[in-house]
Amino acid sequence: MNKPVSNKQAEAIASALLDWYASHARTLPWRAPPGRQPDPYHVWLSEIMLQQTTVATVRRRFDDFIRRWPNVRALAAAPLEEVMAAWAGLGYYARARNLHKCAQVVAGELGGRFPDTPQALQELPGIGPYTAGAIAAIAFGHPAVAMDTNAERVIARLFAVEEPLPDAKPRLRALAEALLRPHVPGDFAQALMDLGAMICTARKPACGSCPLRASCAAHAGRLAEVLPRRARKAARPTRVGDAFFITRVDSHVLLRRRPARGMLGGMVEFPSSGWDGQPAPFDDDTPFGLAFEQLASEVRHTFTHFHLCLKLHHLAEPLGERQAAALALPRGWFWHPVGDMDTVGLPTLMRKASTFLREHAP
DNA sequence: AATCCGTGGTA
DNA sequence: TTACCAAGGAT
Repeated sequence: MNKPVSNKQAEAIASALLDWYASHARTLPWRAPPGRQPDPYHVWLSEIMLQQTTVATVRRRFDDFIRRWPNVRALAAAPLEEVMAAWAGLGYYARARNLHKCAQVVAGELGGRFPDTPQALQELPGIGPYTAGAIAAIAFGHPAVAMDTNAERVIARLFAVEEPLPDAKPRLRALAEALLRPHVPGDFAQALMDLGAMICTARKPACGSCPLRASCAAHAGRLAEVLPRRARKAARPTRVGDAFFITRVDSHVLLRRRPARGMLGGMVEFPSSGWDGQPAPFDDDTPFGLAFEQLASEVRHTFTHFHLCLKLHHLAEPLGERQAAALALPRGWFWHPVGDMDTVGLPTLMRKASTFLREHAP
């Protein structure tokens, strides 16, 4: 059990944190210059992208979205398929579907303006407790904490919270709320993130450079390296599946869009079996009854909760145009130029597979 | 409440 | 190679 935070202690910690932030804040594309309010659309888009995704990755992709869709109305007006393609490679594709849905709600029902309270924000698709707090605090100056893994790590160490995550979440949030300075909630939220990203890192924290080390219980107890504790994660099994390159003599390949829900939901793929290693539709009856040859190379890819070994198959002879036209393509299947695979917006697993297509395409 | 959902970097 | 980790949310 942790002692409650005194006002004096909270003030000392918060002021040290905010002082440090004033001179060490990271400059990021979605942040406003000092003294200016950021665009809520930029804050929202960046926060969705940053969910479980590194700043380095989002840095490379954020500007593309802003250039292409400069405001929430533009994004709402875009076809979902284009948004999914633009999101390709970022992972957690439900984020892209919810991003588009959220844009439509904001642009439509809300007149193009984002709500400014955590409660209202959390009603929107893809916005949970963290993101709601972050947008409310950063974009609107609403007194809310943004409890991401950075904030949780910093707070857990500061107060030497031994309870493992995720059970400790409510306790950590309460401690953060006790430190929150209501006059600068946006700075407070971003200061915790920047400290967690640059000083109070998950591995090898730089306690010697930390503005909070005088107040840090973990530092005093030499516990910084081992906190926060986490429940152990389950081991990842390996699954197998099959993917098929169905090519046409004029250098087109057959692709299809996956169902909206589930793994890689809504994304484009090469026609594939299921991935459970069980006899799938294509294992005993290949697509359209065509004869395939298996490639020597396999694609290995790791998802959140399993490894996948994808076996690749190709036609010995590409289909003639007349043959191809005779195929009854199910809904969502389409021919695509082999030379244009980069613009389809393939998820990474299929992008890896596509590198082997070149060797077997006409 | 426990599980599902991507990807890239790092030790 | 494996395991862990990163500005989490939905069901």
